[in-house]
Amino acid sequence: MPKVSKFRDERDEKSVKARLRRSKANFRERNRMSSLNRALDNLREKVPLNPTLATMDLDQNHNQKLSKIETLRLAYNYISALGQSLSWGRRLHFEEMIYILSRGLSQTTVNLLRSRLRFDLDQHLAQSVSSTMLHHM
DNA sequence: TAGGCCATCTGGTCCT
DNA sequence: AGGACCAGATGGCCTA
Repeated sequence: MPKVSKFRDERDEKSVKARLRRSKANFRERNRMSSLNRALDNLREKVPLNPTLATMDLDQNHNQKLSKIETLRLAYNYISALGQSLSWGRRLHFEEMIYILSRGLSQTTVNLLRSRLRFDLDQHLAQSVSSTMLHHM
């Protein structure tokens, strides 16, 4: 067998091995990012704009996912708000809550947050009123 | 249409 | 040596 082709074979083999290594690394990277995204989805479920609690009639953005960065910011703000509530020893008022939760978020998300929290508050009030009425019946 | 967001690829670095 | 983690580059999609 001539030398030239032997060298070419070695080079080809090396590049085949390199490509194989790369494609395995890409596969692992995709898995790693996908597990990171699953963790982020779990976090989304825990923040006040929880997508599974979204209400159809609230607005047309109900099915729009919170972005990664906004999910992290909102989660951070939410923890701060809970901490604040704990240190004051009382529930936060609507505007106090909105103020803390909105830090660093886009105007769109803040608007969404406002309507969602207002909706939840109304639901909560309606529930309290009806249970009070039942109690007096 | 510019800008934001995302998934993917890639090469570098560190760790086991 | 091979895997995990990371940040930069790139291209596609969507929306204000």
